[in-house]
Amino acid sequence: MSESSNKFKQVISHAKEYGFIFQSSEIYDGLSAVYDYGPNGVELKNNIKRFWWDSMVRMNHDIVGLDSSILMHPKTWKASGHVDAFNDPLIDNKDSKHRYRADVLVEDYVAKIESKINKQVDKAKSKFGDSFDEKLYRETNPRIVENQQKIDYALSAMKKCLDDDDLVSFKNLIIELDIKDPISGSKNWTDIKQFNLMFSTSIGANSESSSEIYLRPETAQGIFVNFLNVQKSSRKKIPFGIAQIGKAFRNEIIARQFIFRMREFEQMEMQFFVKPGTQKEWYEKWKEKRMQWHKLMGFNEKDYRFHDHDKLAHYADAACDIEFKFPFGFKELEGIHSRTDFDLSQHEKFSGKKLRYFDPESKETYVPYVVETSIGLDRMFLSVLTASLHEENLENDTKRLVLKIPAFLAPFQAAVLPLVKKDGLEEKSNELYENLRPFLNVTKDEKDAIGRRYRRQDAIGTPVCITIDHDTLKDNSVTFRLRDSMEQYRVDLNSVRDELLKLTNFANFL
RNA sequence: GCGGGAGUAGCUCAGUUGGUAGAGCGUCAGCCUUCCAAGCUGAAUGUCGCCGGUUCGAACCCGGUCUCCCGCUCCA
Repeated sequence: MSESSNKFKQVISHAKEYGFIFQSSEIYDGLSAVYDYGPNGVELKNNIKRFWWDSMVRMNHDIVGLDSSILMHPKTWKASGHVDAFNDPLIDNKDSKHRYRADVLVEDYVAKIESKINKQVDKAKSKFGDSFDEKLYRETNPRIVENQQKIDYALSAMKKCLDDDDLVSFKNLIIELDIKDPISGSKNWTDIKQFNLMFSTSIGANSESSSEIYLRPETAQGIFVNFLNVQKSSRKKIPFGIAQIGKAFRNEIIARQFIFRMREFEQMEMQFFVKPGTQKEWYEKWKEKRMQWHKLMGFNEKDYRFHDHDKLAHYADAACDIEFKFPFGFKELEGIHSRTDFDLSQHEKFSGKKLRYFDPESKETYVPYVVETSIGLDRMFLSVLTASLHEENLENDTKRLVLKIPAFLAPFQAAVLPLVKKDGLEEKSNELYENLRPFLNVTKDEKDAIGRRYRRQDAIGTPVCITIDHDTLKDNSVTFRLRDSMEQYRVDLNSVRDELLKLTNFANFL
């Protein structure tokens, strides 16, 4: 068992034991790749959301918020390309146990024949020199004609299968074309299955009149279809952004690695609308800004890196990921994409409505370009948990499990603890607790020895413990005990709140 | 989806050739009153993942199934 895999297991069991994450429907054996957030988990998750929202919306005058619905008009997903792109015909080879996209197998078959033709053409070209008529050669050479016919047949037959949704004929085509598994060379194929990555449901109680709709596979489209509503009502001028936090759903074929890839997940994303031609500049700007944001949390900077995409999605002219070093390797945490005007143009096409902006400076009307930053909230949560969890060996030969979560993200900002449960210390402690509650998320604990209580708070990441002792009754001062350093110092009771805000308010970290 | 591993208390795990379940930690109640978890007393907690089969008898053997981890695969 590797060290990182142990670390991952430790994170998972810590998350359960201390009420951060539970498997969904656990008493029914759970539901695959769906998880629930427990009492401490929901606090941390809400704090992450607030941290993101405040840094994006509150602290940027040119970004406004939106909360669009999960259910959207079915045409949305035709326009966005999801209906086509999220439907893959998949086939397994029974001998090699490998799975392929059936359409890719046919495309590879076609590419192979094409390269054969091209080789032959190149050969002839070098043989005949300048007098060579490539077009004529291609049209008359019997071997090339035959191969070209094969290609045309394969592509048109596949298109018909896909258009008709006829997976049986599709499989027969693969057998007819004599396509072999590139690894094993085997022709022992399973039936083709259609995998739809989008969850569907229906609107209307009457099943006859109901129409099929999808749970959104991404939140972005809710922003695009509302572009003009938001722009006009908020009177924003380009460049400006729209931010949104919300759930999205993907029926992943395999969804694993704890909360890294879930079927129901939450995204925090911002679409920044810019003048065409300026997208590159904004893309670079957001790339840097977003990386800076991650570094605000104070974790190891080496655990973050950019991964620029070589292969771009059809809508993008630039794209990169911010990757985090999870226990199972560097993986995508956030994506920054320059989406061009693809989405808005598509929605113009499908809706028949203009989605344009009149630029008062240049007096031009245009479809804005979009730079997107999109972060997986659950992944972010996992990265915080992973980076925070430490097992320390103390001098007195004991171990300490501590979650070094940034103070502004911790489930509780402070715990109020009476040193002992008598002599009025508990009452004094409760008094402070009640005074702090309206301003900060604080907890209290009076059970067991003080050291044990410190460790309990360490395990859930509480950055400050405030201890009320006998001196408190005499001189009105308390002990601040810090989670990370275990350092202690006295603070006057009257300045406890200010002192706590200084230590835990996220504004102090910007 | 394939292959490998696993599933026993909240957590980590033990459980002999099949004879109706244990430990440590944690939790709870009380004592003690002590600034970094292991002081004392007591208590609760399990259809041994689930279903079926074999057997007089199954945590243990067999079959199925669910879930999790790893690898492959996939990944807007």
